[in-house]
Amino acid sequence: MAEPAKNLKNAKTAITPTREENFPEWYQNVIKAADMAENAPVRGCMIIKPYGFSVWENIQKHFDRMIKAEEVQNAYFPLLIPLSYIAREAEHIEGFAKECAVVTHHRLSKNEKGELAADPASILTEPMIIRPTSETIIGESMHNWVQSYRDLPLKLNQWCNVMRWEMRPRVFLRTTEFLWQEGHNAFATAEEADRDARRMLEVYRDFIENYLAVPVIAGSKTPEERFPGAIETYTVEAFMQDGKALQSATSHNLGQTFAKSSDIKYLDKDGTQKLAWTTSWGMSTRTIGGLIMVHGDDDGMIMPPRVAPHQVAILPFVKDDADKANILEFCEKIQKELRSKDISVQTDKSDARSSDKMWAAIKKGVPVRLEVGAREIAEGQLTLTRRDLGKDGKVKVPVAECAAKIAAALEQMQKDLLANARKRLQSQITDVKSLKDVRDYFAAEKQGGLKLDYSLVKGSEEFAAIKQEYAVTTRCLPFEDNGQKVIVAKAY
RNA sequence: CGGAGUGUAGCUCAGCCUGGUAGAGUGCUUGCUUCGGGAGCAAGAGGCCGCGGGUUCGAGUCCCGCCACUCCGACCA
Repeated sequence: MAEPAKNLKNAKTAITPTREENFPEWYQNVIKAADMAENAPVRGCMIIKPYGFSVWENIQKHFDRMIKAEEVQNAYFPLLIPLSYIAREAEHIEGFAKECAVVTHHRLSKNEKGELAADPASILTEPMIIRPTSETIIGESMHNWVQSYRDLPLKLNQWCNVMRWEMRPRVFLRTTEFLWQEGHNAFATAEEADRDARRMLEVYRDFIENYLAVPVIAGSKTPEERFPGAIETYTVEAFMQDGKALQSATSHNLGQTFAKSSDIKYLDKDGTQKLAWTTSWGMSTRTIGGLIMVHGDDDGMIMPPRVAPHQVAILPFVKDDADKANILEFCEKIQKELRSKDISVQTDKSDARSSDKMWAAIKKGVPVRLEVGAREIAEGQLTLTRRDLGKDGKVKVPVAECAAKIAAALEQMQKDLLANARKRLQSQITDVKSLKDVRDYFAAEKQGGLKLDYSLVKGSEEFAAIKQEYAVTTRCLPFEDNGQKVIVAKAY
C-alpha cells in the first residue's frame, strides 16, 4: 500500500524520498526532476532527454580531445556483426551469448492472421547480432589494414551504441541499448599493448576525476571479473553515496586472443610474420548515472561545472511588469559577457515565479545561479549562489567583476566536488584482516567497500559463500597495493 | 530466469475486501492578488480504471488468461 501523495511544496527537500530513505527511488526521481532521461516504451531502453544528452555531449567533447592527444583516430564500424565473426573467439562468445540481440530476417509481411511479422521467406542465410562490443568486427578490419610493422601501432575509436540484453535494466546504469566509446588498439609487442592498456586507464582516471569530479580506485580485475577474452582487465571503480561500487570504465589487455581469431599479423623487420597484440577500452553513458549518485543531494542533481549542460542559470526576478524589459535587457548583457568568456549560460525567460525558477535550477543542478532583479540593477551587484553551497553561500558580486568571479566560483566548485567526494570515498573503504571481518561487515548490512589481502580471497570457499550470500564481488586489485590487496563491495 | 509487488486523470495515488452515476492531491488552463528558498482565492479542462474473456440486470470492484512495468536476486559498461 503506497503512501498518499506528498505535497512537494511542503516537503523539506525537493526530492522525495531522500537518499537516506530509499536510494534507488531517490536516484530515479533525481533523473526525473532534472529532466535528464526517461524509460522508453521499448523494454530496457531509455530516452535521453536534451538536458541529459547535453552531459553526454560534454563528456564526448572533452574525452574525445583527450584520446586524440593519445594519437587515437575515430572511425565507424557496422552495427550488425555476422554471427560467424563473433563465433571465432570461444571465450568471448561464451561471455556475451546470453545477452545478444539477433537479427534473422530482412523483411516484414502479413501472416495468415493478417498481422505484420518477419517474412519466413526473408530469413538470412547467416544471422547477424547487434554489436554488444566490436572487437570481432574491428579485428576483421585490422586483419586487412595491418600488413607491416610500419602499420603499428594502430589506434582506433568509435562513438556508438551497443546492445546487451540485460536482465534488470536501470536508467543510465544498465540499459539494453547504451551509448559509449570503444577504443581498439593494436601493437607489435606484448609490452606495448600492456603499457597502452594501462595508459588508457590512466586517461580514464584523469577524465573521470578531473571532469566528472568522481574519485576512483584504479586497479586490475580479478580473473573471474575479466572481460571475456582478455588476459588482463584494468578498471576504475567509483563508490556511490550508498556505498555500492560502480565500474566506471575499463581497459583490457587482450593479449593475442583477438589477433589470433581475426588473424591480425604483420611482417616484422626481421622478415617474419608475427601476431599483433591488441587492447580495447570503453566508457559508457553509465558514467552519467555515477555522476548523479556521487554528487546529487536531496534537492536533486549537482552538475560538475566542466560537464554541466550550462554552468550558469540567470534568473530574472520580475516583481513589477514595468521593470521586465529593463531586467531582461540587463540579463541579456550579462549573458553575452559570460558567453564571450566561454562560460555556458541559460537565462530563464519564462514568466514563472521567482521561487519556481530557482527550484528548477536547483533540481537540474546548475552549478551557479545568478539572481537578477530590480534590486541588483539598482545596486550594480549580482546575487550569486553555488549549487553545492546552497542559500547560505549566497554572495554579492559587482557587475563589472561578475565574469571573473563566476569563472573562479566554477573552478572552485569543480575542485570542491572532487575533494568532498574523495573524502567520502576514503571513509567508505575499510581495511579488514580476515574473511570473518568481511562476513560480519556485510551481515551487519554496512554499506561500503572492504580492503583485505588478496591471498585470503583467492580460491577461498568461505569467500565464495560470502559472495553468494551477500551479493558482493571483488571490485579490483588496486594499483597502489601492487596487487596484494583486493577491494570487495556490492556493485551496480 | 527465480522471488515480491504494481497497472485508475500529465504525475503520485485512493476506491476493489462487501458489485450500483469515476475520486483526491498535485500539475495544467483562465482571472485577480502575490513574487528574493516551493503563495492564496475562484472558476475550468482533463479517464476504453493495462489487454482479452467469463459471471451478473449491472464489473474499476468477483473469476480465468495474457501483457507491461517496478523492486530484490542471478547477469553486466
